[in-house]
Amino acid sequence: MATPYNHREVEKKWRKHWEMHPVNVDDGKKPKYYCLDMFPYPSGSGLHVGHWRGYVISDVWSRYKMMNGYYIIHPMGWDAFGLPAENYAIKMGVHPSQSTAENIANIKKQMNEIAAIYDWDMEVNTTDPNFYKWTQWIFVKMFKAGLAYEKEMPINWCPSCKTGLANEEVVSGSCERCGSSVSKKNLKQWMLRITKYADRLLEDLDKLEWPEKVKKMQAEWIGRSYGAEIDFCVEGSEKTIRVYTTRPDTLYGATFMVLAPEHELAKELATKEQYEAVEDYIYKSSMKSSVDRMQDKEKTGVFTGSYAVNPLNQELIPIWLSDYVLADYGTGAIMCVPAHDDRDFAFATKFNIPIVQVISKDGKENPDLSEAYTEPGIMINSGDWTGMDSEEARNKVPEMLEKQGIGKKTTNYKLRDWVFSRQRYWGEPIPIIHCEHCGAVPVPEEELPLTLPEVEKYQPTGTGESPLAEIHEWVNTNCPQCGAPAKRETNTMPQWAGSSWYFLRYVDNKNDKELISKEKAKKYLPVDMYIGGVEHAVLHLLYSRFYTKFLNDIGVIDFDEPFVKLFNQGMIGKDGAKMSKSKGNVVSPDELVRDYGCDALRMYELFVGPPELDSEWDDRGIDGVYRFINRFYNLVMVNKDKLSKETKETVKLRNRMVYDITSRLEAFSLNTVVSGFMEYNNKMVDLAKKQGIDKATLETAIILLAPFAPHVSEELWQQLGHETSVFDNSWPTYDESQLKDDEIEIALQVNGKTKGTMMIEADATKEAVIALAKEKLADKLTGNIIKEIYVPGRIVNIVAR
RNA sequence: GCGGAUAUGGCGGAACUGGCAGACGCGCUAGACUUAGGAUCUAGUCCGAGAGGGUGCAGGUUCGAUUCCUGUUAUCCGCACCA
Repeated sequence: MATPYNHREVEKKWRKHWEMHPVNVDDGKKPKYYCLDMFPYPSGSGLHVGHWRGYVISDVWSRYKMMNGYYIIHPMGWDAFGLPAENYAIKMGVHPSQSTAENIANIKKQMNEIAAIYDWDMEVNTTDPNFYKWTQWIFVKMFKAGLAYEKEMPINWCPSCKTGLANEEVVSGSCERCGSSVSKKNLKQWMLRITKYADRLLEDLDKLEWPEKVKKMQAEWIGRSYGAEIDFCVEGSEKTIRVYTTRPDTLYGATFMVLAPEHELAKELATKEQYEAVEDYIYKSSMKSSVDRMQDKEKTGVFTGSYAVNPLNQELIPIWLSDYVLADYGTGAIMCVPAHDDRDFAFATKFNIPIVQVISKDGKENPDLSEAYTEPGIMINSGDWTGMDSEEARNKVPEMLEKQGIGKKTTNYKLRDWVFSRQRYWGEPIPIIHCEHCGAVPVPEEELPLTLPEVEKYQPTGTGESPLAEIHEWVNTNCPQCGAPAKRETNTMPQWAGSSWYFLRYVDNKNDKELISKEKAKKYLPVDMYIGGVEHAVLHLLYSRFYTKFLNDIGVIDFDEPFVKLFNQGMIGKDGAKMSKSKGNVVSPDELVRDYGCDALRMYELFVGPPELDSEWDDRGIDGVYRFINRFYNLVMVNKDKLSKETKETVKLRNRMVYDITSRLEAFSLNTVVSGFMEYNNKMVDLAKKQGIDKATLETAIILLAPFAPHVSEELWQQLGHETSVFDNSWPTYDESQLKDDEIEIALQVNGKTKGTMMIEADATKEAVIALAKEKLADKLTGNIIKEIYVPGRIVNIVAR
């Protein structure tokens, strides 16, 4: 018996060695492969085994690619500005710069325990002025390009975080961060015109090798729809109301109209009799929280007393107000066709408004319409269009309206411009100076970075102003354009500002002349594989695509999609819940590394389940991979001095092992790669006992294992007498002809029920196999044989009756 | 409400284009070695004594279904009046 594997000593030894002799080096000749992790925000609670999982997946993939001849860009950094970091600092009663630095130091230490091939020379930190100089520079460029603008409008306001939020940060009416119910607040805000990129952001999704789920979420978030705007005259008035509809074909069936309560004409349209009711309704809906407004499915509304004229048949239709119409989508007003829209149907039913059918499946009116008919069909009750296909009408109507000057074809999006300012301290200052004469003037590019001033009191004010507003010596400055006294913008950028482009900076993180040099951008980017959780499906991932497209437009980079491939790893939970400090179910990797070793934890992180699915953590399971590592270590150590020659069996086993491990790895089925190692280890142990094992087989196993368990692999490689690193090997290949056996076992079935097995020659003919099968099955066959089926290498099935 | 994912032993999970369901591991049982064992090794482990039955449930296609089709239930995720 050999001495048992001592993971502590061995891992320490190789950690030290790799520091002096890195395994991933750029020789200028190898092609690059950029494998990126979503960088963490430096949380105070450190990493748990769930974080580890993603980092292990990316490191295994990186090392595998490295052994396939690539130079790997595998950097790590810190998303250190923003609410979580600031809230943590407030809780701890320290300055965010201090807690951030401490947390980074702590997490970095934990990260080193993963033994990933991170290149710390590339490290970035979004709170470093040399980094956020470029975050601000991008903002200035966007301002100059007309993509950043100021606007006063009701925005999403989180009363607990005391700041405005982007639409993307509001989840079902609540703050994405803290879960508080979001209200509306009128604030002057900096906005980014992401809507200008809506079409490209939508259409370029096709280019990406991303999970369909994420692409779909982005497409739905952008929410493009085609339709028409149509003008309706108001009876007895000069006013017209413009509505947006995706179903202009149903115009003949419009029997009423609804405006959002916030519509600018809402009050004006109220007649004397209805005025009080209208005012009351408007007030009540303004008091409703966005959550209530979303959850109230029961339709409410009020009649204004006014009528609009249907432009096609000149019929008068009542104008109502209802909060099921959104003020900020389309024109804030809709024409309602109860016969062909579920919501209109519900409203009309409740308020006794006539329902006129204009489309039906068979061209006949449905005598008892119990729900809206929303499918295409044949036009009825529609004047000249009667009998026409509704899809055809849908296209033709807008053209006709356009000719008459009462409407036009339009496209609408659910995507809104990005509310970009935050009333908080811990963020990049927005580099704008407000001048009485010149308006908003950007800080000159050569004066960037505009550093965040040190302050004593950085807590949010809640007034809608940033804490920076209190620092008068910082706020008061001169206009860069005319020199007159002027004031700095005091809002800061959202957390997403730095993370929208950080991946560009890693490869040129010390460049003080450019965000990234042209050469390096060309050489190292874009990102080939991006690995992280699915929680950023529309936030970070949409913003990054937007930034990338903008930087492409202004010539900084020559590609317009940042991440070629995306992989979302599943979450690790414990006791049926997401790991969190408050639930007390956090499993720390630190003790596991100490007790079982880094290699064992790496492999167990993969072994818990398919990488793309959520998994439940069970501490006990790690014993399995720990035992495997010890057994494999023993196998090599026991046999290394008594190696035997290759045999038919070992050659077969070796080739199969390479084939199996490689194909599972390529399929990203990392959990089955680990079980594959265990299977082949068991087979090697058996074989070694029976007939001995050869050097090449052991070496191949060690090389295959290296990306997963780098320390023990490196150690065993050395134990077999090598002086170079195991990672200097290229990935093993296999010989196709060695994958097949001469003799194979097949299953025997009668009427589809398995009755046993038999051995046959691999190249036996169907006739021979069936003859043999009948012989074997003789006592089980009754009745007439109807059919004989032979699936080569699999089964024989005799159908008898 | 709409859309998507998932459902397999006591547990985590395998099963390629339909072809021996339960690989691999945890746990458990028995044994060996031990002063001892929560170390290690060996054997066993879907249910059932057996015929046989088994992949959430009910059907269907097929010689044959975890895999394909129809319906249905549960859990999770996303969207949520976008006209």
